Amino acid sequence: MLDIKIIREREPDVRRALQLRRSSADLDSVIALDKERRAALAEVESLKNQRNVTSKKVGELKKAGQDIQEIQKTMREVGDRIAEYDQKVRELEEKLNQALLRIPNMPHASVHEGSDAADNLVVRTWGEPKSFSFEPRPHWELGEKHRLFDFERAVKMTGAGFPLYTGRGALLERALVQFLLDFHTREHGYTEVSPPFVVNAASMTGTGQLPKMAEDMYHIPLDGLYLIPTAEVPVTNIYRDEIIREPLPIYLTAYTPCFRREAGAAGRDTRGLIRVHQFDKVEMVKFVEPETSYEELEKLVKDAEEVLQRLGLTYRVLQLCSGDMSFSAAKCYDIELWAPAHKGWLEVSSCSNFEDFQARRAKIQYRNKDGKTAFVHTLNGSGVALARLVVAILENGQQADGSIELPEALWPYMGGLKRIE
RNA sequence: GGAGAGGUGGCAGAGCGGUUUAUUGCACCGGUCUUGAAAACCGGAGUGUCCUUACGGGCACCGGGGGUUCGAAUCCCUCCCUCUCCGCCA
Repeated sequence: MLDIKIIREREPDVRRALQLRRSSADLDSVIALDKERRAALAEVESLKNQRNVTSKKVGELKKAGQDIQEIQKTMREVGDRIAEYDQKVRELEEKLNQALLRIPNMPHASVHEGSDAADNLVVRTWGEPKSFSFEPRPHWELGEKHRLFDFERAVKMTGAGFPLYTGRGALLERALVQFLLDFHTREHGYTEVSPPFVVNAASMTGTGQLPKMAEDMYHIPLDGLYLIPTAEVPVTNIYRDEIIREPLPIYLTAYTPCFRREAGAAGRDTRGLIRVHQFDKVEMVKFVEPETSYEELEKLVKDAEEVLQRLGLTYRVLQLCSGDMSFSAAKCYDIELWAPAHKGWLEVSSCSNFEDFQARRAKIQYRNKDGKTAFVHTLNGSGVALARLVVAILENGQQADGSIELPEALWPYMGGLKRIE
Protein backbone atom coordinates (compact mmCIF):
# COMPACT_ATOMS: atom_id res chain seq x y z
CA MET A 1 0.00 0.00 0.00
CA LEU A 2 0.98 3.59 -0.38
CA ASP A 3 2.36 5.60 2.49
CA ILE A 4 -0.47 7.72 3.87
CA LYS A 5 2.08 10.51 4.32
CA ILE A 6 2.76 10.54 0.59
CA ILE A 7 -0.95 10.82 -0.06
CA ARG A 8 -1.16 13.71 2.40
CA GLU A 9 1.88 15.55 1.13
CA ARG A 10 1.80 14.76 -2.58
CA GLU A 11 -1.87 14.44 -3.36
CA PRO A 12 -1.57 15.81 -6.93
CA ASP A 13 1.13 13.22 -7.75
CA VAL A 14 -1.03 10.42 -6.41
CA ARG A 15 -4.03 11.63 -8.42
CA ARG A 16 -1.90 11.73 -11.56
CA ALA A 17 -0.72 8.17 -10.84
CA LEU A 18 -4.28 6.91 -10.53
CA GLN A 19 -5.17 8.62 -13.77
CA LEU A 20 -2.15 7.02 -15.51
CA ARG A 21 -3.33 3.65 -14.27
CA ARG A 22 -6.88 4.29 -15.41
CA SER A 23 -7.84 3.52 -11.82
CA SER A 24 -11.10 4.59 -10.25
CA ALA A 25 -9.80 4.01 -6.73
CA ASP A 26 -11.42 6.29 -4.17
CA LEU A 27 -8.74 8.71 -3.04
CA ASP A 28 -11.22 11.27 -1.67
CA SER A 29 -12.41 8.81 0.97
CA VAL A 30 -8.85 8.07 2.00
CA ILE A 31 -8.08 11.74 2.46
CA ALA A 32 -11.30 12.47 4.36
CA LEU A 33 -10.91 9.42 6.62
CA ASP A 34 -7.31 10.31 7.38
CA LYS A 35 -8.34 13.79 8.48
CA GLU A 36 -11.16 12.47 10.67
CA ARG A 37 -8.98 9.84 12.20
CA ARG A 38 -6.29 12.29 13.20
CA ALA A 39 -8.84 14.61 14.80
CA ALA A 40 -10.33 11.79 16.85
CA LEU A 41 -6.88 10.55 17.75
CA ALA A 42 -5.80 13.92 19.13
CA GLU A 43 -8.95 14.00 21.24
CA VAL A 44 -8.59 10.52 22.73
CA GLU A 45 -4.89 10.89 23.36
CA SER A 46 -5.32 14.03 25.37
CA LEU A 47 -7.99 12.24 27.46
CA LYS A 48 -5.64 9.33 28.00
CA ASN A 49 -2.93 11.71 29.10
CA GLN A 50 -5.32 13.13 31.67
CA ARG A 51 -6.11 9.63 32.90
CA ASN A 52 -2.48 8.59 33.15
CA VAL A 53 -1.50 11.66 35.11
CA THR A 54 -4.47 11.41 37.47
CA SER A 55 -4.16 7.68 38.04
CA LYS A 56 -0.61 8.14 39.16
CA LYS A 57 -1.76 10.76 41.62
CA VAL A 58 -4.51 8.45 42.92
CA GLY A 59 -1.87 5.91 43.85
CA GLU A 60 0.02 8.50 45.90
CA LEU A 61 -3.11 9.90 47.56
CA LYS A 62 -4.29 6.45 48.50
CA LYS A 63 -0.94 5.65 50.04
CA ALA A 64 -1.23 8.89 52.05
CA GLY A 65 -4.64 7.76 53.24
CA GLN A 66 -6.62 10.50 51.53
CA ASP A 67 -10.13 10.27 50.16
CA ILE A 68 -10.19 9.49 46.47
CA GLN A 69 -13.87 8.83 45.86
CA GLU A 70 -14.52 12.10 44.08
CA ILE A 71 -11.58 11.65 41.71
CA GLN A 72 -12.57 8.08 40.99
CA LYS A 73 -16.03 9.21 40.01
CA THR A 74 -14.69 11.86 37.63
CA MET A 75 -12.18 9.48 36.14
CA ARG A 76 -14.82 6.86 35.56
CA GLU A 77 -16.54 9.37 33.29
CA VAL A 78 -13.28 10.16 31.53
CA GLY A 79 -12.81 6.43 31.05
CA ASP A 80 -16.21 6.18 29.39
CA ARG A 81 -15.35 8.98 27.00
CA ILE A 82 -12.05 7.31 26.20
CA ALA A 83 -13.85 4.07 25.39
CA GLU A 84 -16.21 5.99 23.14
CA TYR A 85 -13.44 7.75 21.25
CA ASP A 86 -11.30 4.64 21.08
CA GLN A 87 -14.15 2.88 19.34
CA LYS A 88 -14.48 5.78 16.93
CA VAL A 89 -10.75 5.79 16.16
CA ARG A 90 -10.80 2.04 15.60
CA GLU A 91 -13.67 2.29 13.17
CA LEU A 92 -12.06 5.12 11.25
CA GLU A 93 -8.77 3.29 11.15
CA GLU A 94 -10.42 0.17 9.80
CA LYS A 95 -12.24 2.12 7.11
CA LEU A 96 -9.11 4.04 6.20
CA ASN A 97 -7.08 0.87 5.98
CA GLN A 98 -9.65 -0.81 3.74
CA ALA A 99 -9.73 2.23 1.47
CA LEU A 100 -5.94 2.46 1.43
CA LEU A 101 -5.54 -1.21 0.53
CA ARG A 102 -7.49 -0.52 -2.64
CA ILE A 103 -5.21 2.26 -3.88
CA PRO A 104 -2.79 0.80 -6.44
CA ASN A 105 0.95 1.47 -6.53
CA MET A 106 2.25 4.53 -8.37
CA PRO A 107 3.93 3.86 -11.74
CA HIS A 108 7.66 4.61 -11.91
CA ALA A 109 8.67 7.69 -13.93
CA SER A 110 10.07 5.45 -16.68
CA VAL A 111 6.71 3.78 -17.33
CA HIS A 112 4.94 5.10 -20.40
CA GLU A 113 1.29 6.06 -20.40
CA GLY A 114 -1.24 3.70 -21.94
CA SER A 115 -4.62 2.12 -21.36
CA ASP A 116 -4.27 -1.59 -21.97
CA ALA A 117 -2.20 -4.40 -23.50
CA ALA A 118 -2.36 -2.76 -26.93
CA ASP A 119 -0.19 0.08 -25.62
CA ASN A 120 2.61 -2.11 -24.32
CA LEU A 121 6.01 -1.62 -25.94
CA VAL A 122 8.15 -4.37 -27.43
CA VAL A 123 11.55 -3.71 -25.88
CA ARG A 124 13.45 -6.47 -27.68
CA THR A 125 12.94 -9.73 -29.52
CA TRP A 126 15.23 -12.76 -29.40
CA GLY A 127 15.19 -15.21 -32.31
CA GLU A 128 12.65 -15.27 -35.08
CA PRO A 129 9.30 -16.99 -35.43
CA LYS A 130 10.16 -20.37 -36.90
CA SER A 131 8.94 -21.21 -40.41
CA PHE A 132 7.77 -24.71 -41.26
CA SER A 133 7.61 -26.61 -44.56
CA PHE A 134 4.32 -28.02 -43.34
CA GLU A 135 1.36 -26.78 -41.35
CA PRO A 136 2.47 -26.94 -37.69
CA ARG A 137 0.09 -28.87 -35.47
CA PRO A 138 -1.24 -27.41 -32.23
CA HIS A 139 0.24 -28.69 -29.00
CA TRP A 140 -2.88 -30.59 -27.96
CA GLU A 141 -2.73 -32.68 -31.12
CA LEU A 142 0.95 -33.38 -30.57
CA GLY A 143 0.25 -34.25 -26.97
CA GLU A 144 -2.54 -36.61 -27.88
CA LYS A 145 -0.43 -38.33 -30.55
CA HIS A 146 2.41 -38.98 -28.12
CA ARG A 147 0.20 -39.42 -25.05
CA LEU A 148 1.86 -36.60 -23.16
CA PHE A 149 -1.32 -35.55 -21.39
CA ASP A 150 -4.88 -36.74 -20.93
CA PHE A 151 -7.37 -33.91 -20.66
CA GLU A 152 -10.49 -36.07 -20.77
CA ARG A 153 -9.66 -38.10 -17.72
CA ALA A 154 -8.51 -34.95 -15.90
CA VAL A 155 -11.96 -33.50 -16.46
CA LYS A 156 -13.47 -36.65 -14.97
CA MET A 157 -11.45 -36.46 -11.77
CA THR A 158 -11.43 -32.68 -11.29
CA GLY A 159 -12.78 -30.51 -14.09
CA ALA A 160 -11.67 -28.51 -17.09
CA GLY A 161 -8.37 -26.68 -16.78
CA PHE A 162 -6.59 -29.16 -14.51
CA PRO A 163 -4.10 -31.00 -16.72
CA LEU A 164 -3.08 -34.61 -16.24
CA TYR A 165 0.40 -35.20 -17.65
CA THR A 166 1.29 -38.75 -18.56
CA GLY A 167 4.44 -40.68 -19.46
CA ARG A 168 6.97 -38.51 -21.27
CA GLY A 169 4.71 -35.51 -20.75
CA ALA A 170 5.01 -35.91 -17.00
CA LEU A 171 8.74 -36.47 -17.37
CA LEU A 172 9.07 -33.28 -19.42
CA GLU A 173 7.23 -31.33 -16.74
CA ARG A 174 9.54 -32.63 -14.03
CA ALA A 175 12.63 -32.12 -16.19
CA LEU A 176 11.73 -28.49 -16.83
CA VAL A 177 11.19 -27.74 -13.14
CA GLN A 178 14.55 -29.22 -12.28
CA PHE A 179 16.33 -27.51 -15.16
CA LEU A 180 14.92 -24.12 -14.15
CA LEU A 181 15.80 -24.48 -10.48
CA ASP A 182 19.31 -25.69 -11.29
CA PHE A 183 19.81 -22.82 -13.67
CA HIS A 184 18.82 -20.08 -11.25
CA THR A 185 20.63 -21.55 -8.27
CA ARG A 186 23.85 -22.45 -10.10
CA GLU A 187 24.17 -19.60 -12.55
CA HIS A 188 22.24 -16.69 -11.09
CA GLY A 189 22.95 -16.99 -7.38
CA TYR A 190 19.44 -17.70 -6.12
CA THR A 191 18.77 -19.79 -3.02
CA GLU A 192 16.16 -22.46 -3.48
CA VAL A 193 13.16 -22.65 -1.16
CA SER A 194 10.20 -24.99 -1.16
CA PRO A 195 7.25 -23.28 0.51
CA PRO A 196 3.70 -24.29 1.49
CA PHE A 197 1.19 -24.25 -1.36
CA VAL A 198 -1.57 -22.82 0.82
CA VAL A 199 -1.36 -19.63 2.86
CA ASN A 200 -3.52 -17.63 5.26
CA ALA A 201 -5.37 -14.39 4.54
CA ALA A 202 -2.67 -12.21 6.11
CA SER A 203 -0.12 -13.49 3.59
CA MET A 204 -2.49 -12.90 0.68
CA THR A 205 -3.05 -9.36 1.91
CA GLY A 206 0.66 -8.79 2.37
CA THR A 207 1.46 -9.37 -1.28
CA GLY A 208 -1.68 -7.64 -2.56
CA GLN A 209 -3.90 -10.51 -3.77
CA LEU A 210 -6.44 -9.66 -1.08
CA PRO A 211 -8.78 -7.93 -0.91
CA LYS A 212 -8.97 -7.12 -4.61
CA MET A 213 -8.50 -10.55 -6.19
CA ALA A 214 -10.55 -12.66 -3.77
CA GLU A 215 -12.74 -14.16 -6.49
CA ASP A 216 -9.69 -15.31 -8.47
CA MET A 217 -8.41 -17.60 -5.76
CA TYR A 218 -9.26 -21.05 -4.48
CA HIS A 219 -10.36 -20.73 -0.89
CA ILE A 220 -10.62 -23.28 1.92
CA PRO A 221 -13.05 -21.58 4.31
CA LEU A 222 -12.93 -24.35 6.90
CA ASP A 223 -9.30 -23.50 7.65
CA GLY A 224 -9.25 -19.90 6.44
CA LEU A 225 -6.60 -20.79 3.87
CA TYR A 226 -6.05 -20.03 0.21
CA LEU A 227 -4.30 -22.00 -2.54
CA ILE A 228 -1.44 -19.89 -3.83
CA PRO A 229 -1.81 -18.31 -7.29
CA THR A 230 2.00 -17.91 -7.45
CA ALA A 231 5.06 -18.70 -5.33
CA GLU A 232 5.45 -14.95 -4.94
CA VAL A 233 2.93 -15.13 -2.10
CA PRO A 234 4.58 -17.61 0.30
CA VAL A 235 8.11 -16.60 -0.65
CA THR A 236 7.62 -12.85 -0.20
CA ASN A 237 5.82 -13.54 3.08
CA ILE A 238 8.86 -15.38 4.45
CA TYR A 239 9.99 -12.04 5.87
CA ARG A 240 6.57 -10.60 6.73
CA ASP A 241 6.56 -8.65 10.03
CA GLU A 242 10.34 -8.80 10.27
CA ILE A 243 13.37 -6.59 10.25
CA ILE A 244 15.65 -8.58 7.97
CA ARG A 245 18.98 -9.33 9.63
CA GLU A 246 20.91 -10.92 6.81
CA PRO A 247 22.64 -8.72 4.23
CA LEU A 248 20.70 -7.56 1.18
CA PRO A 249 20.08 -8.34 -1.58
CA ILE A 250 18.39 -11.69 -0.96
CA TYR A 251 17.62 -13.79 -4.04
CA LEU A 252 15.18 -16.68 -3.63
CA THR A 253 13.78 -19.12 -6.17
CA ALA A 254 11.00 -21.63 -5.68
CA TYR A 255 9.05 -24.20 -7.60
CA THR A 256 5.34 -24.40 -6.80
CA PRO A 257 2.15 -25.25 -8.56
CA CYS A 258 -0.09 -22.22 -9.08
CA PHE A 259 -3.86 -22.25 -8.69
CA ARG A 260 -6.03 -19.69 -10.43
CA ARG A 261 -9.77 -19.60 -10.83
CA GLU A 262 -9.47 -17.38 -13.94
CA ALA A 263 -12.88 -16.02 -12.97
CA GLY A 264 -12.93 -13.30 -15.59
CA ALA A 265 -11.59 -15.45 -18.42
CA ALA A 266 -14.29 -18.10 -18.83
CA GLY A 267 -14.40 -19.36 -22.38
CA ARG A 268 -11.02 -17.98 -23.45
CA ASP A 269 -8.23 -20.28 -24.61
CA THR A 270 -10.10 -23.26 -23.23
CA ARG A 271 -8.32 -25.77 -25.42
CA GLY A 272 -5.08 -27.35 -24.28
CA LEU A 273 -2.55 -25.91 -21.88
CA ILE A 274 -2.67 -22.21 -22.64
CA ARG A 275 -5.04 -21.13 -19.88
CA VAL A 276 -5.41 -23.58 -17.03
CA HIS A 277 -6.46 -23.50 -13.39
CA GLN A 278 -3.33 -25.29 -12.19
CA PHE A 279 0.16 -24.97 -13.60
CA ASP A 280 3.72 -25.31 -12.39
CA LYS A 281 6.03 -22.35 -12.14
CA VAL A 282 9.52 -21.53 -10.96
CA GLU A 283 9.53 -18.10 -9.43
CA MET A 284 12.31 -15.66 -8.53
CA VAL A 285 11.90 -13.26 -5.61
CA LYS A 286 14.28 -10.51 -4.51
CA PHE A 287 14.52 -8.39 -1.38
CA VAL A 288 16.78 -5.41 -2.07
CA GLU A 289 17.79 -1.97 -0.86
CA PRO A 290 15.67 0.80 -2.39
CA GLU A 291 18.62 2.41 -4.21
CA THR A 292 19.27 -0.70 -6.29
CA SER A 293 15.81 -1.95 -7.13
CA TYR A 294 15.68 -0.76 -10.74
CA GLU A 295 19.06 -2.29 -11.57
CA GLU A 296 17.83 -5.45 -9.91
CA LEU A 297 14.70 -5.42 -12.07
CA GLU A 298 16.79 -5.35 -15.26
CA LYS A 299 18.91 -8.25 -13.96
CA LEU A 300 15.79 -10.17 -13.05
CA VAL A 301 14.43 -9.91 -16.58
CA LYS A 302 17.78 -11.07 -17.97
CA ASP A 303 17.73 -14.07 -15.63
CA ALA A 304 14.35 -15.11 -17.01
CA GLU A 305 15.42 -14.45 -20.62
CA GLU A 306 18.54 -16.59 -20.32
CA VAL A 307 16.43 -19.61 -19.54
CA LEU A 308 14.59 -19.22 -22.80
CA GLN A 309 17.80 -18.60 -24.72
CA ARG A 310 19.24 -21.81 -23.32
CA LEU A 311 16.12 -23.63 -24.52
CA GLY A 312 16.49 -22.03 -27.97
CA LEU A 313 13.02 -20.51 -27.95
CA THR A 314 11.93 -17.32 -29.69
CA TYR A 315 10.65 -14.66 -27.32
CA ARG A 316 10.03 -10.97 -26.96
CA VAL A 317 10.16 -8.64 -23.97
CA LEU A 318 7.39 -6.12 -23.42
CA GLN A 319 7.39 -3.12 -21.17
CA LEU A 320 3.90 -2.73 -19.78
CA CYS A 321 2.17 0.61 -20.05
CA SER A 322 0.77 2.40 -17.00
CA GLY A 323 -2.75 1.05 -17.49
CA ASP A 324 -1.82 -2.61 -17.95
CA MET A 325 0.37 -3.17 -14.89
CA SER A 326 -0.80 -5.27 -11.99
CA PHE A 327 -2.12 -3.55 -8.88
CA SER A 328 1.08 -3.70 -6.81
CA ALA A 329 3.72 -3.07 -9.49
CA ALA A 330 5.60 0.18 -10.06
CA LYS A 331 7.22 -1.15 -13.23
CA CYS A 332 6.75 -4.40 -15.06
CA TYR A 333 8.13 -6.38 -18.00
CA ASP A 334 6.42 -9.36 -19.59
CA ILE A 335 8.19 -12.05 -21.58
CA GLU A 336 6.28 -13.86 -24.31
CA LEU A 337 7.15 -17.02 -26.21
CA TRP A 338 6.33 -17.61 -29.86
CA ALA A 339 3.99 -20.57 -30.44
CA PRO A 340 3.84 -21.46 -34.16
CA ALA A 341 0.52 -23.33 -34.27
CA HIS A 342 -1.12 -20.93 -31.87
CA LYS A 343 0.27 -18.28 -34.23
CA GLY A 344 0.80 -15.92 -31.36
CA TRP A 345 2.85 -14.91 -28.37
CA LEU A 346 2.31 -16.58 -25.00
CA GLU A 347 3.12 -14.80 -21.74
CA VAL A 348 5.44 -16.99 -19.66
CA SER A 349 6.96 -14.43 -17.36
CA SER A 350 6.11 -11.21 -15.65
CA CYS A 351 8.92 -9.37 -13.85
CA SER A 352 7.97 -6.55 -11.52
CA ASN A 353 9.45 -4.06 -9.13
CA PHE A 354 6.98 -3.34 -6.36
CA GLU A 355 9.29 -0.84 -4.65
CA ASP A 356 8.10 -0.63 -1.02
CA PHE A 357 4.42 -1.25 -1.82
CA GLN A 358 4.37 -4.89 -0.74
CA ALA A 359 6.95 -4.32 1.97
CA ARG A 360 4.75 -1.69 3.61
CA ARG A 361 1.71 -3.96 3.49
CA ALA A 362 3.67 -6.93 4.75
CA LYS A 363 5.92 -4.91 7.09
CA ILE A 364 9.20 -6.18 5.66
CA GLN A 365 12.01 -3.93 6.88
CA TYR A 366 15.79 -3.75 7.05
CA ARG A 367 18.30 -1.46 8.73
CA ASN A 368 19.77 1.13 6.40
CA LYS A 369 23.22 2.67 6.58
CA ASP A 370 22.12 5.00 9.39
CA GLY A 371 20.85 2.06 11.41
CA LYS A 372 17.26 3.17 10.86
CA THR A 373 14.54 0.71 9.96
CA ALA A 374 13.23 1.18 6.44
CA PHE A 375 11.06 -0.82 4.08
CA VAL A 376 12.90 -3.02 1.59
CA HIS A 377 12.01 -3.10 -2.07
CA THR A 378 10.58 -6.39 -3.31
CA LEU A 379 10.73 -7.76 -6.83
CA ASN A 380 9.61 -10.93 -8.43
CA GLY A 381 9.55 -12.59 -11.79
CA SER A 382 8.54 -15.89 -13.26
CA GLY A 383 11.51 -17.91 -14.22
CA VAL A 384 9.38 -19.19 -15.97
CA ALA A 385 5.80 -20.52 -16.04
CA LEU A 386 5.31 -24.03 -17.32
CA ALA A 387 2.31 -25.24 -19.29
CA ARG A 388 2.84 -22.45 -21.82
CA LEU A 389 6.54 -23.26 -21.90
CA VAL A 390 5.57 -26.84 -22.73
CA VAL A 391 3.30 -25.53 -25.50
CA ALA A 392 6.19 -23.62 -27.05
CA ILE A 393 8.62 -26.52 -26.76
CA LEU A 394 6.21 -28.93 -28.43
CA GLU A 395 5.04 -26.61 -31.18
CA ASN A 396 8.51 -25.33 -32.01
CA GLY A 397 10.18 -28.73 -31.79
CA GLN A 398 7.77 -30.61 -34.07
CA GLN A 399 9.08 -32.21 -37.25
CA ALA A 400 7.37 -33.12 -40.52
CA ASP A 401 7.07 -36.74 -39.38
CA GLY A 402 5.22 -35.72 -36.21
CA SER A 403 8.12 -36.33 -33.86
CA ILE A 404 9.28 -33.61 -31.47
CA GLU A 405 12.88 -32.55 -31.02
CA LEU A 406 13.73 -31.51 -27.49
CA PRO A 407 16.10 -28.63 -26.62
CA GLU A 408 19.60 -29.88 -25.91
CA ALA A 409 19.63 -28.28 -22.46
CA LEU A 410 16.90 -30.72 -21.42
CA TRP A 411 18.52 -33.94 -22.59
CA PRO A 412 20.28 -34.68 -19.30
CA TYR A 413 17.06 -34.05 -17.43
CA MET A 414 15.11 -36.37 -19.74
CA GLY A 415 17.31 -39.36 -19.07
CA GLY A 416 19.08 -38.78 -22.37
CA LEU A 417 15.88 -38.60 -24.41
CA LYS A 418 16.49 -36.20 -27.33
CA ARG A 419 13.31 -36.60 -29.28
CA ILE A 420 9.75 -37.66 -28.61
CA GLU A 421 8.61 -40.01 -31.35
C1' G B 1 -7.77 -35.88 18.85
C1' G B 2 -6.65 -36.14 24.69
C1' A B 3 -3.60 -34.17 29.04
C1' G B 4 -0.09 -30.67 30.87
C1' A B 5 3.49 -26.42 30.55
C1' G B 6 4.56 -21.90 28.39
C1' G B 7 4.59 -17.24 24.98
C1' U B 8 8.19 -10.39 28.03
C1' G B 9 12.83 -5.79 24.03
C1' G B 10 18.55 -8.89 19.06
C1' C B 11 19.23 -13.20 22.63
C1' A B 12 18.92 -15.06 27.75
C1' G B 13 15.88 -14.15 31.79
C1' A B 14 13.10 -11.29 36.26
C1' G B 15 8.61 -8.94 37.33
C1' C B 16 2.31 -11.37 38.80
C1' G B 17 -2.45 -4.41 40.54
C1' G B 18 0.24 1.90 41.45
C1' U B 19 8.25 5.69 41.65
C1' U B 20 8.23 -0.09 35.93
C1' U B 21 9.89 6.12 32.11
C1' A B 22 9.86 -3.03 32.02
C1' U B 23 15.10 -5.25 36.95
C1' U B 24 19.47 -7.73 35.32
C1' G B 25 23.10 -10.27 32.10
C1' C B 26 25.04 -10.97 27.09
C1' A B 27 25.38 -8.66 22.44
C1' C B 28 25.46 -3.37 20.24
C1' C B 29 27.15 2.12 19.88
C1' G B 30 30.02 6.34 22.12
C1' G B 31 33.63 7.90 25.87
C1' U B 32 37.75 7.36 29.73
C1' C B 33 42.22 4.47 30.34
C1' U B 34 46.02 2.16 26.63
C1' U B 35 51.36 2.60 21.70
C1' G B 36 46.97 -0.37 19.92
C1' A B 37 43.50 -3.94 21.63
C1' A B 38 41.27 -6.60 25.64
C1' A B 39 39.64 -5.94 30.59
C1' A B 40 37.63 -2.32 33.85
C1' C B 41 34.75 1.99 34.50
C1' C B 42 31.20 5.93 32.66
C1' G B 43 27.31 6.97 29.35
C1' G B 44 23.82 5.79 25.30
C1' A B 45 20.43 2.99 22.88
C1' G B 46 13.52 -0.23 20.88
C1' U B 47 9.13 0.09 17.41
C1' G B 48 4.90 2.62 15.65
C1' U B 49 1.89 6.85 15.59
C1' C B 50 0.07 11.97 16.44
C1' C B 51 1.12 17.33 17.44
C1' U B 52 5.28 20.93 16.34
C1' U B 53 8.97 25.12 11.18
C1' A B 54 12.17 23.53 15.00
C1' C B 55 13.47 22.38 20.06
C1' G B 56 10.49 19.11 22.17
C1' G B 57 6.09 16.69 23.80
C1' G B 58 1.73 13.21 23.85
C1' C B 59 -0.26 8.25 23.01
C1' A B 60 0.30 3.08 22.11
C1' C B 61 3.18 -1.51 22.17
C1' C B 62 5.19 -7.53 27.38
C1' G B 63 1.60 -13.60 21.33
C1' G B 64 -3.68 -11.48 18.95
C1' G B 65 -8.55 -9.69 20.49
C1' G B 66 -11.99 -8.45 24.42
C1' G B 67 -13.18 -7.52 29.75
C1' U B 68 -12.57 -5.92 35.23
C1' U B 69 -10.28 -1.25 37.55
C1' C B 70 -9.25 5.61 38.90
C1' G B 71 -4.89 2.58 37.18
C1' A B 72 -3.16 -4.02 33.93
C1' A B 73 3.05 -7.07 31.55
C1' U B 74 0.56 -8.41 36.27
C1' C B 75 -6.51 -10.39 37.44
C1' C B 76 -10.68 -12.63 34.12
C1' C B 77 -12.55 -14.45 29.15
C1' U B 78 -11.32 -15.93 24.24
C1' C B 79 -8.40 -17.10 20.04
C1' C B 80 -3.52 -18.26 17.95
C1' C B 81 1.23 -20.37 18.41
C1' U B 82 5.37 -23.26 20.74
C1' C B 83 7.09 -27.31 23.86
C1' U B 84 6.37 -32.21 26.62
C1' C B 85 3.57 -36.81 27.14
C1' C B 86 -0.37 -40.11 25.11
C1' G B 87 -3.30 -41.66 20.77
C1' C B 88 -3.63 -41.87 15.33
C1' C B 89 -0.88 -41.58 10.73
C1' A B 90 2.56 -40.73 5.28
